[in-house]
Amino acid sequence: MTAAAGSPGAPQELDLDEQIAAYQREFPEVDPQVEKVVTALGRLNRRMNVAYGRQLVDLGISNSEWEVLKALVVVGRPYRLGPGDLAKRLGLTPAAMTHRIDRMVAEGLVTRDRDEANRVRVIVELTDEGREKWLQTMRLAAAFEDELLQDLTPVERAALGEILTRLLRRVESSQPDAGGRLEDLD
Amino acid sequence: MTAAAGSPGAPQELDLDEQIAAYQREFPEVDPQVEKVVTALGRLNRRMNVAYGRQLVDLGISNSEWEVLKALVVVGRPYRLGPGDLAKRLGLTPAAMTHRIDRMVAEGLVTRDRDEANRVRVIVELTDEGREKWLQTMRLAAAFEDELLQDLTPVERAALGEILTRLLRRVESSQPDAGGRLEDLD
DNA sequence: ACAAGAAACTTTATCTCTGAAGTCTTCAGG
DNA sequence: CCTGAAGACTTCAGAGATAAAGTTTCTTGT
Repeated sequence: MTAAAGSPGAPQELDLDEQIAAYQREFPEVDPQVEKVVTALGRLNRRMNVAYGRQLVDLGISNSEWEVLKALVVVGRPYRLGPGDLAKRLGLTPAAMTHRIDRMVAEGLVTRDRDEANRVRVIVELTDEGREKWLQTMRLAAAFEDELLQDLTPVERAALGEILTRLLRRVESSQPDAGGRLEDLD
Repeated sequence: MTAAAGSPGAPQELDLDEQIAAYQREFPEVDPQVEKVVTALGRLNRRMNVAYGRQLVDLGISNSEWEVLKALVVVGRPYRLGPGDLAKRLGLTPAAMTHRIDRMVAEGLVTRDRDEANRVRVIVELTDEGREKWLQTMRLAAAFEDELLQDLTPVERAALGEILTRLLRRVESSQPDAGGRLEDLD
């Protein structure tokens, strides 16, 4: 196993500090402190989604379906929203919502009915089974999150929450949802 | 425009605190402080990706392509990596990398050649044009990031960086890349 | 009333990613 | 030297997303 030219043995993923160092080397104007925060945020998020994804597999639903469940639960009883509204909240096109709902109806997580008061509209409603699934995901997610933050002191947690909230307010105000959908990931 | 049954006028997206309140209502066991941190993290990330995405459109490349450029630049000169290695770093299947590289070669951002020392391997190398693109994206990204963090005092920035790093270390150690690819988004 | 116009979903075509199968190269024995 | 096994990439079929066009159902001006 000589590994002649290409790359040696274990190139996997760079350590955070190494990556910051690389950025400084390739783009000296960068502020390392800023870059560190931003990079850590991105990586953290990715890892968290991996963790959620694994738990969801165990429960037999996909990340996409989880998003829909969350949106419906958050609006509260009677857990109803239209496809267009859901699409907007999840940052998808209405077309994608149509298909997602198709699948979720087939699995019994939600129902889809025409709104008889205004037949242009459609109402997607969480079923008891869907709500139960959400509760299960919530229990797992909360356990993971508690573990993730266990190293932080209460003071640190509060500070972190406050700072993140402030950052969020800044982006949300400079990006007033204007365009409509929130593109990209989640 | 009376809006009879369904939903009133502007359901768009819930405010952060409202969403936390909704979680507490629907799942009382949840720790609001934890949930606030986690939710803010997720939203922040989404917004940042939206912002990056817009800048990338202006520069005429996609988010996917940007990821590849970043990976190549981070390894340093001569900016070379194999498709499999790239796939691992970006959390994609090798198949997806093949297609991505196809596109990027066609656009002149990278080259793809067989490694003559070990003809099983393929070498993807950044072109000057690709490097230039990366520099442009970096300038825009850095400007956005500086603006995002402008409200924070130097002390806060340092604290934020330190805390996030700590969290990241925790997840990365409990998720040792083991399975191989890092599923999901980015 | 009636026709033009707007709204809210759905359908269709195309693109990108995943998972599995396939191809080509290198290495280790016999 | 030849054969089997392993490794690295590519190809192929299927799932899910986007964009644009299409349907159906209100709404509004005359």
